[in-house]
Amino acid sequence: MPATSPDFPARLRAAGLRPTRQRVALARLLFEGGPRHVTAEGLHVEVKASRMPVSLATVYNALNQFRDAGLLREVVVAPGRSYFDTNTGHHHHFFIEPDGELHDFPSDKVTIAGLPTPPKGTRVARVDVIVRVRR
Amino acid sequence: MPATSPDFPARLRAAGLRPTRQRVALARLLFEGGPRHVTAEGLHVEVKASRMPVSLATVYNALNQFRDAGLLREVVVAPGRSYFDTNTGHHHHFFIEPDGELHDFPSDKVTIAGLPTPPKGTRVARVDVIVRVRR
DNA sequence: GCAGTGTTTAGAATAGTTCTAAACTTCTTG
DNA sequence: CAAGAAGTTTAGAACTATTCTAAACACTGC
Ligand SMILES: [Mn+2]
Ligand SMILES: [Mn+2]
Ligand SMILES: [Zn+2]
Ligand SMILES: [Zn+2]
Repeated sequence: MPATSPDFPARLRAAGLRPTRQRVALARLLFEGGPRHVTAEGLHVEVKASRMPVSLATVYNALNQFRDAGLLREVVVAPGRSYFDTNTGHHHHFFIEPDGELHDFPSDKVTIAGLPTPPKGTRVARVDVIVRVRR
Repeated sequence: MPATSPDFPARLRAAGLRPTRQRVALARLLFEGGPRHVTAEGLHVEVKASRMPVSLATVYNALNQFRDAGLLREVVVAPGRSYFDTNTGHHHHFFIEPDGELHDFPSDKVTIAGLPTPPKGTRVARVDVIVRVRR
C-alpha cells in the first residue's frame, strides 16, 4: 500500500477541478508512481492504451488546467514541444539532447552566486538551470 | 568608423555561406550594432521595411544556417517560438515574462556550485540559466 | 559569358496546440 | 432522486510557427 492514499477525485476537487473520469484517468497516469516529465502526445498515447481512452483535446485541456492549478509545471527546453513536469518543487534539469529526455536534480545543493540584479521594475519569479548533455 | 570593419560578405564566406544579397541584408540587421535577440517573424518585419525585402522562408533558412555556422545561438524560453541570439559567447538570460523580452548577463561573475554529475554516458554541452522575472 | 551549383521564393505542407459548438457528465437543490 | 444549471468532453476545424517543394534565379570559377 502506498504511503499516502492517492485519492485522485479528492485531490482534483481540492484543486478546484471536477473529478471527471478523464481527469482521474490522467491524474492516475501522472501522479501514481515516481515523478515524470510527459508531453501531450506521449500522455495521449498512454491513456489511449488504458481502459478509459481520452481525446487529445482533453489531454491538452487537462495538462493546462493541472498546470494552472499548480499540480504540474511546464518546462520548455526545446523548440516545438512542451514538457509537463509532475515535480512542482524547486529543482533543475538535465536535458539529454539526442533523445529529448529530461532528468531532475534537486536545487538545494546547487548554489548560484553572483546573479546580477534583475532589470528595473521586475522581480525574480523563478531561476531555471538547464544542463544540456550529449552522449 | 567602427572598431572592426563589418565586412559582411567576408564574414559569411568565412562561415562557408555565399554572401547573397539576402544574407548580407540579414547579417547587417543582426550584427551591426549591439547584441540582439530576434524572432524569425520580427526579423522578417524588419527586413521587409528595408530596401532589400526577403521572404519569410529565407529568413528561416538564414537563421538556421547562421546558427549551424556558429554565428547565432538559438534560445528557447517560452512555448511556441524560438529566439536567435547574436551573442554566441557564454552568457545567461533574464526573461521578462509578460513582454517576452530577453536580456543578457555575463556568466563570468556567476558561480554555479554543487551541480550533480551528469547521467551515465553523457557529457555536459552547455549550462543555461534563465532568470524569469515579472513586473 | 557559361556552366554548375547553391540560393531564393511562393505556396503547400506539417506539427503542435487551441478553438468551436454540440453532446454529455457532474453537481446542486428541492 | 429528478431536474436544471453549470462544467466537461469531443471531433474536427482552425491557427501558429516552422519546414518543405520545386521552379526561377544568382553567385562562382573558369
Ligand atoms: Mn500552453
Ligand atoms: Mn530549428
Ligand atoms: Zn522536473
Ligand atoms: Zn543572449
